[in-house]
Amino acid sequence: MSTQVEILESAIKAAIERALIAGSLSGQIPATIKLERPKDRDHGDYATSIALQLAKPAGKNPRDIAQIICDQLAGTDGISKLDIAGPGFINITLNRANQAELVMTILKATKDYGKGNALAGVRINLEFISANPTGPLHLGHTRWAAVGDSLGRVLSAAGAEVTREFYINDRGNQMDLFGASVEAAALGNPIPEDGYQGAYIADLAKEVVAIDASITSLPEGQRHPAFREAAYAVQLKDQQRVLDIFGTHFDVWFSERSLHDQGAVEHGLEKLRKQGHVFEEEGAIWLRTTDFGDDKDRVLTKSDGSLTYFSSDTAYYINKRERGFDICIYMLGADHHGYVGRLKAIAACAGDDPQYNIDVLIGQLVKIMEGGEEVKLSKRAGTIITLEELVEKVGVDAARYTLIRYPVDTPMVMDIDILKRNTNENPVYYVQYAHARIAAVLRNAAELNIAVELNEFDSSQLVHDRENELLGALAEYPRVVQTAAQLRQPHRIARYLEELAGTYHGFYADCRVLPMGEENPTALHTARLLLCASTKQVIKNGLDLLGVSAPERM
RNA sequence: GCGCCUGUAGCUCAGUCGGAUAGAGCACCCGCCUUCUAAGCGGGUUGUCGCAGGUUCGAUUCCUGCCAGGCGCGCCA
Repeated sequence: MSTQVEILESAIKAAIERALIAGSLSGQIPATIKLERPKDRDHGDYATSIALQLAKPAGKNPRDIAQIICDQLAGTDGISKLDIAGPGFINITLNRANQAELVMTILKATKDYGKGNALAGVRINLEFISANPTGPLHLGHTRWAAVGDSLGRVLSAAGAEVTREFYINDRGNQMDLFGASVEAAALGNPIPEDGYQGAYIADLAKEVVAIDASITSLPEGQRHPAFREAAYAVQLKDQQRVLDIFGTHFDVWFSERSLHDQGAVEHGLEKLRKQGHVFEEEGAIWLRTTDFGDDKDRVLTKSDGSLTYFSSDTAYYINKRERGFDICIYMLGADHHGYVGRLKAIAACAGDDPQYNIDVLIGQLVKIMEGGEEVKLSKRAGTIITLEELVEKVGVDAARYTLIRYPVDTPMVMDIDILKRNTNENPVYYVQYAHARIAAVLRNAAELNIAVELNEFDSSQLVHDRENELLGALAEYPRVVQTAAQLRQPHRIARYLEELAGTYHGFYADCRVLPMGEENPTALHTARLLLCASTKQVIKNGLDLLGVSAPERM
């Protein structure tokens, strides 16, 4: 189904084409027509600067070109007025009854309104969080837990086939250190110097012993790996439990070990060799990532024969591609931004297009404020804030919404005190309130036995400026979803919802929806109720993309 | 030294492919509940878009240099 904007765009293209054929215009039909919603309502429902862009190649005055286009566009179904303004902007005013048909479109599509096919058929592997299973998820993981999950929903809405994947770093000596720390805690020994110091280690130790008390009496050689594996299992389960509470779900939990067990590392190395980017030097095996813009070459196999973490990365990437994913998205913290170059180089070394097949998103760090002070995060001092604690303090909705509301490339500050408040400083409530408010109106309508039937909808009733404004905002939604998917920016959904909620509140203040007192219900009441219902649907759809609830009452 | 990100109102921040008078919330002031949720609405006040050049009909947006802040540059994982 075409959106209003798409219809307008093709109408303008057709108008330009007619002008070209008629000879009144020279040049080519532009690939896209940029249509924007003017800030100033006097500038119509949509505006385009296409005439300004065509002026130069055509060698004509932009206003003249605008006039030529308008002449061709005049009489197009649904357009009620065309104006040429300023240097050559074309301001388009739409027929109001036509616009009101959108209510039908939304209420028929329900949860599918906003979905598109911009990424149809594209298989995407979305990897995020990927924490070590050596401790609880903390603030550094929360941003991606929210944004990554939301991005997955947004990409799906744009038609992509998305697999969310959590890569478990369960290999390497940090696992041994972790096991040794838990073991020491269980046996009442001091934690090793370079071990894990957090208070959670003692809790893990208790849990491990509670599961199987005999573990402490194993001979030393068996005890060590037994503690490591038992603690790993408990900690991983805990991470999964917390993510479940947070509403973040993964399709695949991918263990780094399994990569090695299935020989994927050797396989990856073989593939890279065939591509001709592997070489040996000083007894080590290297990947010549500098061929593709990395600042230095990377070691795959150390001179002592052991594998680097980088070798797992290459094997993992190749494994993902062989599982059939077209695009591998990585979501990393700012402290890993140095990895972008080498990850892109891996793709290039494997013979892929680093511009398309791999997409590395970098999220800046989250600062946290409480009691007017920045909470410094230190593992040693034990002042890490876990995802679970954050949720306990402010709730899932407020936490998720706040984390998603900002683009990830800006550092953000979370003020716990503000998030606890049920005020407008907390925009999630502003949006949710609009939803609950509509729900109340619809409940009242049901009590009054007023028809909220689609076939009773009379689009010609909705002519008020506020109604028109609301319809315009609702029409924008599919475009917002598509842009958010293409730019990998779910925050656009949140910002849009705030605008939509504001537009609704304005409508609500000026347009009475239900009959007053003894007044009989009219076609206008029905039309407005259906407009309310469609707004409610769009808010719900948008909040779903954020993983935030849409309450019926507040 | 090299690289990535950031710099927009008093505060927290929006602002795809360059477009009309640069926006929102908070804070501050003034109005609005005798009928649908006031967690709301309306009005007022607030700017060298870090600085300097360049590209052009037009730059907060693109390019170059500089300044400031954050982060990173292992045969660690």
